[in-house]
Amino acid sequence: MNGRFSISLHILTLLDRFPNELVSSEFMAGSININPVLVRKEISNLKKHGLVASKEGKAGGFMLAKPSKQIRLSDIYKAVRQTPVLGQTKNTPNPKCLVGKQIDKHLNNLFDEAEEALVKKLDKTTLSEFTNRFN
Amino acid sequence: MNGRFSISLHILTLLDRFPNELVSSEFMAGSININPVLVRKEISNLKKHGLVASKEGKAGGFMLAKPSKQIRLSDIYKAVRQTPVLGQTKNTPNPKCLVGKQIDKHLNNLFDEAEEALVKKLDKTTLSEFTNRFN
DNA sequence: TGTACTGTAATAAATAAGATTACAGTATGA
DNA sequence: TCATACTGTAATCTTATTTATTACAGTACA
Repeated sequence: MNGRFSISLHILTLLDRFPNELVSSEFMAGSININPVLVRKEISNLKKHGLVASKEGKAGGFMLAKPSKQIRLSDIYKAVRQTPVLGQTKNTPNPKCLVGKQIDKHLNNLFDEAEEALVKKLDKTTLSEFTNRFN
Repeated sequence: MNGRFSISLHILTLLDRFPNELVSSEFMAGSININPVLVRKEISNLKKHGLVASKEGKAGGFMLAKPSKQIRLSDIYKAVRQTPVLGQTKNTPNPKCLVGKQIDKHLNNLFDEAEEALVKKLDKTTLSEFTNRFN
C-alpha cells in the first residue's frame, strides 16, 4: 500500500483545510503532485469507507463525509490497508520441512500483533488533531 | 521490504533449530522455497548486522552469530528495514501549496511514531521465544 | 446546451522485487 | 594437489506492482 496512506491523508487534510467548499480532484492532484485520476481512485476507496462525500456535475467536488474530529488516523489506515504491513506477498514454504510447514502460521500471528500495535498508535490521533499541526 | 522480513526470520529460525551445525544456503532455499542466491544475499545483510556468521569452503555454511536469546525480533526488523513501513516512496508535493509545503514533515513525524510502536512490540520477543513456538 | 466536473475502465510506462546465470574465492579431504 | 562443495557477489533477465495516461460516459449547473 505504501504511497496510498500518504495520499489519502493528504487528500483528507486538504478537505479538512477547506471546509464549506467542494474541492476538485484537479486541485488536490496539484497539491499532491500526482495524476487527478489517481486522486479520484483513492477517493473512491475513501468514499466506500464513509470518509469522503462527493458531488457530481459542473460545480462538483469533494468534502469530508463527517467532522474531522470523528475521523481517527486508524480509520484511514484501515481504509487503505490491503495486506499486512510486515507480511510476505506470495510465499509457499516447503511443507515437507518442519519449519516451512509451520512458519506461515507463526509469522502471521506475529505480524498481526505488531500491526495491532501500530494501529493502536494511529487510533490515538484524529484527523482534526493532525491537520491542526499545520500552520 | 515486505518479503524480506519473512525471509530473514525464516533463515534465523532454521539456524536456531539446527544449532551446532552449519546450514547451507541451498537447504534453506529449499525450506523457504526461493532461490539460494537470494538466501545468500539476505544473509549477507544479516551478517553485516552481526546476526549470522558463516564459514566458506567445502563443509561451509551458516550459523547464528550469537545465542538466539540475545536476538530480539526488533533487531531483525531493523536489519531488514530500509524505508519507513508507512512511508511514501518518492513524492514531491507542491511547495506552492500551504498543505503540500508542510505535509512531508508532519507525515514523517507521524510515520516515525507509528513505526516506533511496532518496533517496541517486536522488541518484546526474542528469536529464541519465537522458535520455541514451533513443535 | 455547453461547460466543468465526477466515475471508471483500459492501457501504457516506470519502478521494484525476485529469479537466474555465471563465476571467482575458499576450505576440505581423498 | 586437485576435485568437490560450499560462500560471495555481480550482472542480467523476468515478473509483479505501482503509477500515469487516455478516453469517455454520466451528471449538474447556468
